[in-house]
Amino acid sequence: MRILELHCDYFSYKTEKKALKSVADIKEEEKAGRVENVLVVFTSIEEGDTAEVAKKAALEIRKNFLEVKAKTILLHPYAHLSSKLARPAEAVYMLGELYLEIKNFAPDAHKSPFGYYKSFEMRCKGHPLAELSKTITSENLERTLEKAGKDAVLEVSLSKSQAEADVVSQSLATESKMKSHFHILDLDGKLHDIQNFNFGSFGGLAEFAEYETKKVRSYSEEPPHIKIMKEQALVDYEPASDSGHFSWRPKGALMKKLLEKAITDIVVDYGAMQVETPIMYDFEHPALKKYLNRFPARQYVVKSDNKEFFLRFAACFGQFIMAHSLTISHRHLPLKIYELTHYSFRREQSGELAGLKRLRAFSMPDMHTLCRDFESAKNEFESQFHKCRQWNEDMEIPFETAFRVQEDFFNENKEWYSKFAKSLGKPILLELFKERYAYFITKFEMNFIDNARKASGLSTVQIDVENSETFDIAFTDEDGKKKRPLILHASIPGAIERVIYALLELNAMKMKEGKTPMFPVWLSPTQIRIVPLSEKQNKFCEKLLKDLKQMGIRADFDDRQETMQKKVRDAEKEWIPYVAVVGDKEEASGNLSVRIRKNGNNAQLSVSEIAQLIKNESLNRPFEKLPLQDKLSLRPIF
RNA sequence: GCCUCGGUAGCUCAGGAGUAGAGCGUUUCCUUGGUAAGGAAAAGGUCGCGAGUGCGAUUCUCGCCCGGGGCUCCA
Repeated sequence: MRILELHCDYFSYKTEKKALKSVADIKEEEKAGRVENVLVVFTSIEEGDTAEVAKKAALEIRKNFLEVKAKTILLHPYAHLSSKLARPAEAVYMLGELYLEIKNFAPDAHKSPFGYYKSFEMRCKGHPLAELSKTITSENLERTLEKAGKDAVLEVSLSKSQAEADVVSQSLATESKMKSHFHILDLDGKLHDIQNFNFGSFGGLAEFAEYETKKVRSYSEEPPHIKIMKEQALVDYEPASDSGHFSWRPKGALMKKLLEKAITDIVVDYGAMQVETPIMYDFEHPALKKYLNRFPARQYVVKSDNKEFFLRFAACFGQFIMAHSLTISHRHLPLKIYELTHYSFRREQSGELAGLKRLRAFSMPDMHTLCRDFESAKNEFESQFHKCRQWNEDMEIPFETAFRVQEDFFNENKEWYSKFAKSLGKPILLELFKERYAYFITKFEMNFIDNARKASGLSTVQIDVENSETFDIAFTDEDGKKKRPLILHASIPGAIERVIYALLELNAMKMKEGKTPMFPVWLSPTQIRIVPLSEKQNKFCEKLLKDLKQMGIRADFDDRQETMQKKVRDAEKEWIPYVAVVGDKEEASGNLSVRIRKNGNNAQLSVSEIAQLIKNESLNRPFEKLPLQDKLSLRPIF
């Protein structure tokens, strides 16, 4: 990468015409610009430049930026600094990376369009540091870093710059926050300032509102679900992979599969077409390029021959491209397309990862609904809101709801919004933003609040007003004309891993309150464990095991050389909902002595009675076999 | 990504410039039991990885990797 930095009194530019056919069109307001007291960074991306190079370049730029005390930065793509330029797609990506890095310390930095001929006018300052040029490659990267480490003077100046940069970025962050306003929407549809609202019995909402607006953590502890996920041998970190990628043990994999099946059943019953689309996409695809600009998540990049692909962060692309190729009549609408993404990939900043709460690879049930008009979109949005609510209530996951809306849209639909709080029977957090900063005009999330009082979004539905245009998705209306549908993005449960995180955090809360932790019976890996009193009952127990399995129950048999007390204890530690102790009496009568976790009672039940009990508790829920040895003596320890 | 704290047996953790510690778990043997731990013995370690300073480093210094917390961000 080659950069030329000029500290200018002013710099103004105007795009003339495309230099490259493949570049996306840009908006009118992006075509020209003028900035004052600016560090202009002319940049050429060269073959072989990596994200590391961009980071290093950003460090250099930061140093100069703070030294010359410029007010802002303009990143100006400029091909003429190098004779071995990177391919355009690569350059766009690298410039994006560099821009993101620069934004970290200069939040209001600008960039001029890539791939256009631009005329420009400027006045460069005359001080000694006003003109600097640098070549940054992965070869000299290590050397420069090494030098930086040994050069104490440079270190001091860097840490000082860091402090200054932090002050700058903090104040700017506060400023950008001011662009949206938080309110409480009460049951009567009235808006309140958060400060003046009497939360009364709605303590969860108060916590959530504080989390969203103040960003101050009341206390900080390791999220308890991390300990539980290991203890219960559900899932664990995998240091051999990238951060945020987990290794699922049989029990965790089973729970995940059951949740996925459950939500897929719901969505398919709801009328969605289930599809499967690729996990990686071409950076150069014109529609995707546009979309990427509107969803600035960090991506994984995969190389194949000379092409670069990014790993999907949702199922949007595959479904939108599919929708583009469909012939759709207004009679087909609303049209739902659904995929469970295995996986969605987001290269989150390493510091943002936390147990199962936030991952770099996660599974998301992603549904898109094409709607004819706003009226239909609103109806669908409402109906999907209730699906989400139903799901969380069935899972017994408490949630706080946030709506985010563009101000004009809210003002036109006040009545409609007030219905949501009313139907929930509790007020909701409402964020109003002046300008649409993403593809959606409105959305809601249902947020779970964990033991550290931190919120994370589960269910979400958004109304997308942009992508049917971007992806050229159209339907034929009654009048025979092609029209653009509105698109709802919905994830009813949110990420599956996050659902498990919520379930584990909820159980941690139960334990804090001295209650017995447990999973719903339909999700419990072992639903019933058979514990013999002695080896004499082994044969009878094996028959029980076989019978229960045949009835569609996940049963296992503790045939280890341990005392019955020890086996009961181990079953309790595994949160197994039913434990049947079998001795001579049971063998003679055929009735089992069943320890019931839910209420701590013991009951005498026949095999078919206990099977029925388990079936009733799993009603309308999917079933999967136990993916483990059914005899504990044969089971390895995780 | 930045700041900060941590990484010692399969797990949870103690220790600390001079032969590496406990409990649980594992293996073997004894024990055949009525609803949350029966007994004994044995095995088990490159003290996260790599450099540096020491006669000597698991211990001190630096770098890297992995994890927790904070900032930022989200499904």
